[in-house]
Amino acid sequence: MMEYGGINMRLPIYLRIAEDIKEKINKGELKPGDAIYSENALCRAYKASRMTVRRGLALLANEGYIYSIPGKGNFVREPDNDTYTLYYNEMKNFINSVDKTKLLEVNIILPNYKLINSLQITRNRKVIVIRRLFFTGGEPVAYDVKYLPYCKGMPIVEKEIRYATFPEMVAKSTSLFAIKKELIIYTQMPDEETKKYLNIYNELPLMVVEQKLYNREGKPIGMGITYFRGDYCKLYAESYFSDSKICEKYKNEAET
Amino acid sequence: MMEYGGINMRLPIYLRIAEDIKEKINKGELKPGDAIYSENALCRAYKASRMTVRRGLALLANEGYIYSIPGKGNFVREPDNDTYTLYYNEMKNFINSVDKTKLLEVNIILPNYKLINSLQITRNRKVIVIRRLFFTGGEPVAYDVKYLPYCKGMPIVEKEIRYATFPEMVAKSTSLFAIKKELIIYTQMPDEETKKYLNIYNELPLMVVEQKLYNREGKPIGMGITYFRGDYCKLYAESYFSDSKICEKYKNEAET
DNA sequence: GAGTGGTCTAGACCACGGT
DNA sequence: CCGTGGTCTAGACCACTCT
Repeated sequence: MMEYGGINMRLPIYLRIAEDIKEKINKGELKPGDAIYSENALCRAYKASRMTVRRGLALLANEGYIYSIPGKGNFVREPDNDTYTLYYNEMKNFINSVDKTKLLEVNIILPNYKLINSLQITRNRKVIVIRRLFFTGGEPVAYDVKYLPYCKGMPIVEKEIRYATFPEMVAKSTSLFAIKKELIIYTQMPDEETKKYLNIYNELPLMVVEQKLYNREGKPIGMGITYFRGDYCKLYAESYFSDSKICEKYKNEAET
Repeated sequence: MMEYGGINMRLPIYLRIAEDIKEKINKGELKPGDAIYSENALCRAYKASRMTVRRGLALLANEGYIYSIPGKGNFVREPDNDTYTLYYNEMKNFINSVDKTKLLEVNIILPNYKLINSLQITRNRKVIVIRRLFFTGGEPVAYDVKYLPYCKGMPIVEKEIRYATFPEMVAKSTSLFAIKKELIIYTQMPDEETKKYLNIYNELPLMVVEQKLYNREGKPIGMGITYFRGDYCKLYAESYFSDSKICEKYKNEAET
């Protein structure tokens, strides 16, 4: 029984082109650096217009499979092995969700030297400090500190702060789309204060996540550190397959 | 001095359309859930053909700014706040690069119960074990164990293994494009054996990274655990801006 | 039925690369 | 020079939604 007329029949031409080439790359028939058939050649091969062919190639380019050099052709790209998609939310990780928080402090302070540097502000610019404890099932699981350069309309109302993640805190003053975020993740032993907050009596390490937020112009608009009890924090990341989601719709149709 | 005729003049129409809408979203003029002008309306507004307008919208869709519902329109998407791009390479992290490795063991074994489960193999399928130490400036910084279901052509030659990262190890049997990778990141205290390997005499936690590799069909083709000395491992992640790289070319031209 | 997005065509002109 | 990719047009037909 031939596959012909099965899945690929009702697949739009541009997807068919993209899938065919992708398969050749995945199978190793096309290797990094190799040239793809020219767009005109693909037009003839698939009896398609050039716009349709280019749409298929654009898909592959977006997914990182190929790149193009004007005047020369399309080529298979070297795969990026070191890039993953990490899912991080200070309230919710791979093994744990925060169900209660406790506000330790909300304050407006003048920044110390480290903060001035880190937030790139002047020494008389006021800063909001928010210190919280996160709980799961009654147990403290993380100690969290955030610093935000004070602007009018900033959240200093307790209700607004309690369950807000960092991006949510700044959402009132900037569109979330316009925010650039950075994470630095490391581990260390807790100091005495943190041990007390997190009920740590034995040798238990911390997972530390530093988060920095920048606006569209690259100016820092907030920084925070979350100290997780090591036994309550697992992070999950995966290599991204931006691809093939589009095709599922058609595959499902074909299966029925 | 007006900006008119500056940057945007030589910008391709589809990019101009995309940038204009993106700016409206970033400024908050368009909020998540809001409808964009219809494609035909944009055609009239920009005196452009529909294919050109759709190309601009496709850009925004790829960058996660908008989505479309056939028969209804294009809408601003809710931004994804919990997704980051993580850069991970067992030999090279934010603060440290491995400059020497030591092979502790290369062996072919029969899997124990945990491996059978984790690699989804039968009990008589042989498995390659590779145990290594990573060094920086003469100091041991990580203890690394990998398991690969044995296939013909697998790397059991010492030279091939010494400096290979996990993806590189399986690259001979599968195209790197076709590999799906998963990471689980957590922290724990070292056991006695690991302490010895990593020269740990005081209270120093480990950063542990479990890595699993899958082929295109979802079958596991390898798993590994890397135990980093906590003081030699920082991971870095950032929110992705898939956007605006395309525009830089034009911006640079405009500046000169 | 009018409007929307999804797919596709058959041309066009341009800048660029290699001969 | 010819072939390549990059941009763009002015149409077309379809499936869908809403009224």
